[in-house]
Amino acid sequence: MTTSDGDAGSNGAAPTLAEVARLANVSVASASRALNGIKTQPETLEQVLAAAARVGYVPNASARSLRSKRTGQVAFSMPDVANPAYTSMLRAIQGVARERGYRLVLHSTGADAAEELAILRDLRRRFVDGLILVPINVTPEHAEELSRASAPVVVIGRLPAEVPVDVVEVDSRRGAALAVKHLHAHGRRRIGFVNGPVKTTPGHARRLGYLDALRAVGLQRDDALVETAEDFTLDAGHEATLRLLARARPDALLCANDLLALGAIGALRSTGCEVPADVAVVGMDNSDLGAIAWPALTSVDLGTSERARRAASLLLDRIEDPDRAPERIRVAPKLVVRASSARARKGRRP
Amino acid sequence: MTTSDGDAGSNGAAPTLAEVARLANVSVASASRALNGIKTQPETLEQVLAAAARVGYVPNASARSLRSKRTGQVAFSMPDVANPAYTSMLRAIQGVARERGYRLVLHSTGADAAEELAILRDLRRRFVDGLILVPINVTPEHAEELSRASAPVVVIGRLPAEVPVDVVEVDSRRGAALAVKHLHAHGRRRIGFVNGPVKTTPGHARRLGYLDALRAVGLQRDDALVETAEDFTLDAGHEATLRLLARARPDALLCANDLLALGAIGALRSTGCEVPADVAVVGMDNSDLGAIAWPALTSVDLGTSERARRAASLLLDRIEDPDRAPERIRVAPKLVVRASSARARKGRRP
DNA sequence: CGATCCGCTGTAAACGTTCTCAGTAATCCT
DNA sequence: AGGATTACTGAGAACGTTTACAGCGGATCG
Repeated sequence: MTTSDGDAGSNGAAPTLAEVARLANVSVASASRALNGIKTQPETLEQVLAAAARVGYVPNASARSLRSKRTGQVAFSMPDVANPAYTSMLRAIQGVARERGYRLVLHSTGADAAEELAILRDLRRRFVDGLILVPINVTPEHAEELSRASAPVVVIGRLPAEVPVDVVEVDSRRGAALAVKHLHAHGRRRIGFVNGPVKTTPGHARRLGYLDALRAVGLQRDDALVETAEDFTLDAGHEATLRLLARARPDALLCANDLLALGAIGALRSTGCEVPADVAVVGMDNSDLGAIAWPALTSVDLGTSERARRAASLLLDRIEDPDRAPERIRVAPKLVVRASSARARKGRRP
Repeated sequence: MTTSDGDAGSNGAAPTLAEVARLANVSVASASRALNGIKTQPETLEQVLAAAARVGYVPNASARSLRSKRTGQVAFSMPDVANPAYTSMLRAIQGVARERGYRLVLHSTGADAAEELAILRDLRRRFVDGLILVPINVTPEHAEELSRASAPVVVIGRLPAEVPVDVVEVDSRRGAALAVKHLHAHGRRRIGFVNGPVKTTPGHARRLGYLDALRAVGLQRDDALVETAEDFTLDAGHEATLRLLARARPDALLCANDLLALGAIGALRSTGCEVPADVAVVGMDNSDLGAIAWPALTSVDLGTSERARRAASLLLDRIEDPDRAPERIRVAPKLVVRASSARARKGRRP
């Protein structure tokens, strides 16, 4: 009895509102109203509900969105599913979306700017009520397309001030600086930097933060200590670190990313360096990986989940009230110290 | 000129097919045909295309699916976004879907059976053309609901033979056995087992595999060496391992999951055990984490990405041809040996 | 007691496509 | 040359909802 389809079985097709109405001896309009919780006489309400239950009526999503112009779906577009930072975002967004009754459509752009633009344009198909976008870098074309997007968009990342779009951002420049200062305070003096591509927004910002901090603590900038990886992945971090080690002897490494940092730790180990005894390592993102790694990874917490959660709320709020002024939320970075950046081996300062 | 909206601007509303038709001096029917690549006289084709480009026409997804009964969306439902095994699946599925022109809707059930059922029922709303489901365990209700699902479903996991649904499965029972035999061959004799909940399909199967192998290699079963974690997460693995260590002294641990394994390594370390010198550890899933961990984690490769990829292909094939007989694809497990299961310390066999 | 309002209901018009069907002109075959 | 076939087109009916509008009893008010 529990999962019975009632007597709909006679007809293979999915039951429609018209059938429910006929069975309940009311008009489709009344049936619709009853099912949507619009004031109805108790008696008819009951009949409609009974009829609907009897045939196992389920409203058709396409028809509903065509008419009501709302799909109940939001999209999340990110560069790479494999990056745990984005997975955390995904998780947070999925949570908020589900809680507020929206479905989540996922796009992975593979860090391709053209793909991002395509997704923005695709909003015009209206299969989604809004979009959360994590762009890898923002071209003028992005800005242009964002300003005229045909559905609400929230960007997680940096955006020129004149683009009238909700933004949730974090000062990762300052975050990178925090890390360098921490390393300096713990006695490290040859602090290297394994960055991701400088053309990306995070790569650019973190490089600036690294330089800021060197200046602030009075260390000489040495480009031999800086290397950029192909992308923000584990393997790229490994490769980049090997290149760096081939020409320089850092006593600490800031990595633009936890994945890069883990790659770096692997590379250090393979060349016989101990972490943190010989070389301290700090990552960024404070992803779950940090706790898994050995030694546990010191990392800059960029409030990944929080940003995602707030972006999602912002988007849903805007969908429900499109006339609000664009907001710009800023989250503060903070350093999470773990074992990988402990003080250097005593008395060993070659 | 490149990103011009043409002269649609006068009217705020999105341009509709009717407008394109009017501009091209043809009927909506012809316009539709022209845009959908159905044979049209070159002259009208050109006019329609020009008109469409001029107003920046984009077809409305809801209207299209309402009429054509196809949404171009598929759903992927998994227990937990945070588990890297599922993330790999997500990645693979996203790839296939995108390649074949489908969008991906994501559901995370939080390992809640009721939620899974709700998703199956929700198929009747028809906002999606098909579903890939990774159930945490299959109740009779699942089977019932699966048999009568109103859109194609592919299950990744185990399913009773009589349910007429495509399945992609892996023999994780044999996989677990492989691991135990490997440990035995390397001289381990007190092989413990950190399992996930036994009520889940994987938990059940892996337990059987563990017992199979003990019997096969002639080891005495000792329930003090077996502990089950609350769920398949890192923390649960940590806790469970601590419980196990409090009452037994294994020289090896099979973990039902890479996350559990990493949790176990942490727990071992915190109690002063070295891996693999004192205790060997083997995980299952062969997720990316294995390479990150230290020592690198020996793990049973359950073909995660491959299963997902094949499930996705299967689903799309079925959507495009619903009358094919249900398929049952089986992927073979294989052991990937890394450092965490190297031979025990010489001469130390207390 | 007639006018006004209130609460509910049914009719019918959207929403923007796709696709069947019939119609028309041009081409083919015998 | 006449009928059959072909190649394209337009009118209009779906698809399954939501919702503006009008109708219609019954209650309320002066």
